[in-house]
Amino acid sequence: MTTPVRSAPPGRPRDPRIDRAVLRAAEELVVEVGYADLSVGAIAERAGTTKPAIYRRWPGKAYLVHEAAFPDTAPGPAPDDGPLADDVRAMVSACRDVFARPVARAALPGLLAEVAGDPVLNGAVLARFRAGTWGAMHDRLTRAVATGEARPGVDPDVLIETVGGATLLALLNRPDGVLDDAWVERLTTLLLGGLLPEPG
Amino acid sequence: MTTPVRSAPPGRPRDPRIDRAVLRAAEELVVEVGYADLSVGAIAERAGTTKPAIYRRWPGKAYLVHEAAFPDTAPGPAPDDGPLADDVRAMVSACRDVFARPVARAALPGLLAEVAGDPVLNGAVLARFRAGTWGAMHDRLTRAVATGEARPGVDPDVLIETVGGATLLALLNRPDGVLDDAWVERLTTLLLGGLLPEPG
Amino acid sequence: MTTPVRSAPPGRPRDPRIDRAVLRAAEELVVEVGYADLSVGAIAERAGTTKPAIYRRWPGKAYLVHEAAFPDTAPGPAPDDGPLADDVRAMVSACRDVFARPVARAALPGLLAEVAGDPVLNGAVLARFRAGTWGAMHDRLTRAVATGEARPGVDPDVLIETVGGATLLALLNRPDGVLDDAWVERLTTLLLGGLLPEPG
Amino acid sequence: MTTPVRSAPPGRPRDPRIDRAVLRAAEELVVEVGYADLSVGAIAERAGTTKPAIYRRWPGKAYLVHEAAFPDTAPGPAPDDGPLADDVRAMVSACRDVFARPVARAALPGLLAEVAGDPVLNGAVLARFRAGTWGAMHDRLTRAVATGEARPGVDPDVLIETVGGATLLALLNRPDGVLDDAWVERLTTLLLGGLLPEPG
DNA sequence: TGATAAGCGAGACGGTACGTCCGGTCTTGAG
DNA sequence: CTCAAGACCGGACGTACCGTCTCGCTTATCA
Repeated sequence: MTTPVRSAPPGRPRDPRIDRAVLRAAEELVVEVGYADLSVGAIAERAGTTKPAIYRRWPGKAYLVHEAAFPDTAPGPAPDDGPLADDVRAMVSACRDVFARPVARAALPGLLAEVAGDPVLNGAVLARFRAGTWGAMHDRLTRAVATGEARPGVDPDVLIETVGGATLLALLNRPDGVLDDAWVERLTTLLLGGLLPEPG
Repeated sequence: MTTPVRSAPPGRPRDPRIDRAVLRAAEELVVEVGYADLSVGAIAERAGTTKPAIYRRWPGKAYLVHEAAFPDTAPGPAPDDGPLADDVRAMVSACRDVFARPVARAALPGLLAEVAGDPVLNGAVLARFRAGTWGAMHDRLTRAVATGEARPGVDPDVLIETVGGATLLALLNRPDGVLDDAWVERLTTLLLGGLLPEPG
Repeated sequence: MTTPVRSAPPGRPRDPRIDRAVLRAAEELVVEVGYADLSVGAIAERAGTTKPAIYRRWPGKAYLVHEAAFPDTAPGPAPDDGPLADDVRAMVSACRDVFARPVARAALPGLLAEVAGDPVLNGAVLARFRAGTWGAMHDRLTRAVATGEARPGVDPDVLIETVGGATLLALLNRPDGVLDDAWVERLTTLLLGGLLPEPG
Repeated sequence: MTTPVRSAPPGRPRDPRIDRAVLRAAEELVVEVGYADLSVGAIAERAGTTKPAIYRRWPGKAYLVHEAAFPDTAPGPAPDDGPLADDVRAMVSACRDVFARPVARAALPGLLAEVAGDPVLNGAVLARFRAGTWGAMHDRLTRAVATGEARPGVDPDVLIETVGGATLLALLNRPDGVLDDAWVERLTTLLLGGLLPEPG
């Protein structure tokens, strides 16, 4: 009996070296020239291949860049234990680290623009983020609310959006793109304790 | 003593009807086709004028669209009195209202992408926002911190970035672009009281 | 020995329908609006294509129009036999016919202006004319001089320039552009008197 | 009683130095850059004045250039006596001299192109030429036909067109623009052979 | 082993949109 | 009514780039 394993598709298989070379070239180039001035032709040239070879693999610049800028990575240490405050601080810091990488700083704004108009791309990007730190954090927050470690009524999604959005805008506001630990501390404090002074 | 009279500049004055027609056309078209598929030529045609007339007035599509999508408006009622909680809720609501307008939803993602790579445009956009509700809110928060109405150590800029960023990402995450009052309430509560339950 | 086979050039081949549509559109439009008011964009629109498709085929308006106005044609019946007088008359008449066509009347003045400043175009236009009636006539005259049928010392090039130039100016001088057979007869008579050897 | 003499027009009179400076600038520039690349703005700048001052004086580039390239000149010695052969040779030579001047070589082709589409300009140019050598030659030829010095039936206009056209095309054919005396002799001989009545 | 099918480099194509040049006009303020 | 200064409007330009296509070849699976 033959195995139900999907057999190889007919025809010549793709050269995996091209995949790697293109992703690497895209990563380099988006940092050098920015998302808007990044052209598929230039990526092909840098990667030592041709435009059709790229378009066979990705539907367009956005799909390629989002994979190059946010490659599938190990989800990092699950922030599963310790006090909630430490976990939130770690989440803010991780988000800052991810968004502040040069390739992310270069790619994100343009990527967001394309995501807004392309539901398919939107789903791909969200899936990529959910598979990383955000997914783990969502679970952590949900549990925290259930156990009373966090104030009841807090929506994990709102918190995640808030952390991500604040980081994004903070980076856009600072031309040098530096978000130091003091900034992390300020945002964490605000999120944990709120704006109002504690009563009593 | 120099005369405060501003004499008319030399040369033929601009036709103000063109300014208005172009802004109006840009506003309509960005909603109809989206920022990426918006072309200066199409705006010119819709406005009944030509591309050079537009390039004389704005350096490029982004400068034009940011003015069309966020026109100079009356700064709104100064949120000067009342409890801080109400003022923050009003600020969140106002930010939601501004960003959720169809023209803003259509323009913002593309605009952010261009802002990230153009410091001049960045300054222009920030100035436009600071002249509106954000400026007033900044003052309000600064005073609140000084009087002890808000927790000491809170940075007004961080709060503003947080509100703006959270709104932005929330809109991007929801294809229908609907942010109801319950969402406003959830975000306001988080910002006012924080994530952690009150001690004691 | 090199293979005489001409392999297909690399890349996507041109769509020959575009060549035909553009030439046809140029021919029509130059008659309708004149050479000066003829724009490449208008030709492209009439032909149902775009400007780059035209610029890929011709370096500019002049090259396109000269091909549209004077397409490669069968070289006509060789004026090889018969009395020289008849052949000269036929040549004058043919020149009149070629230049008096509406498309030629519309295109020639502007074309001459550009030819004067562009040696490459100059060569292209001359080659086109030499491949037609003028080339055959040149040979005919050269032989006539050699056999004594024409006065010795006559320069075939001078005669051809003279016929062409006289026709050109005659057309420019007559707003209706009508050069009747009487005009052909007058010019032929003038030229023949000098061309034929004097009877003993 | 006031004199019926037309009094000076109201308002500030035109500055005649501007007329001269503009004509001179146009003459220089058309030689330097050619008719097609000649812009009214550049003429104004070179002349030390402005475009409106030029447009007040001439309806357009063509009118200005034709005056700059072919200024009103003394009609030259009337070719009234001497053998017809000498007069024709002088006419050919004079035509060559006029057309071969650098400014004429630069201006003529472009001028012809505009003349072809503008009856008013056409009349202006023709009048300018008729006032010069061509007018005198026309009279000379008419008399010659009447007295039998020239072959009966010769049309003076055809001869003039022939000389002008042959010269024009000869210049266009020669990139260096040199028409030497041998060329004059060849053309004259060709024309005279047909023009003179056959002896005996 | 040969047929089938897809990938590959090379490179040109069709077409959208760009940003600019310049011709001709208009306004202001002075003469 | 002219002048200088200068900006304005709009037609047309020639180009850059995107995404696709054609070609001749290579590399694999399947019959």
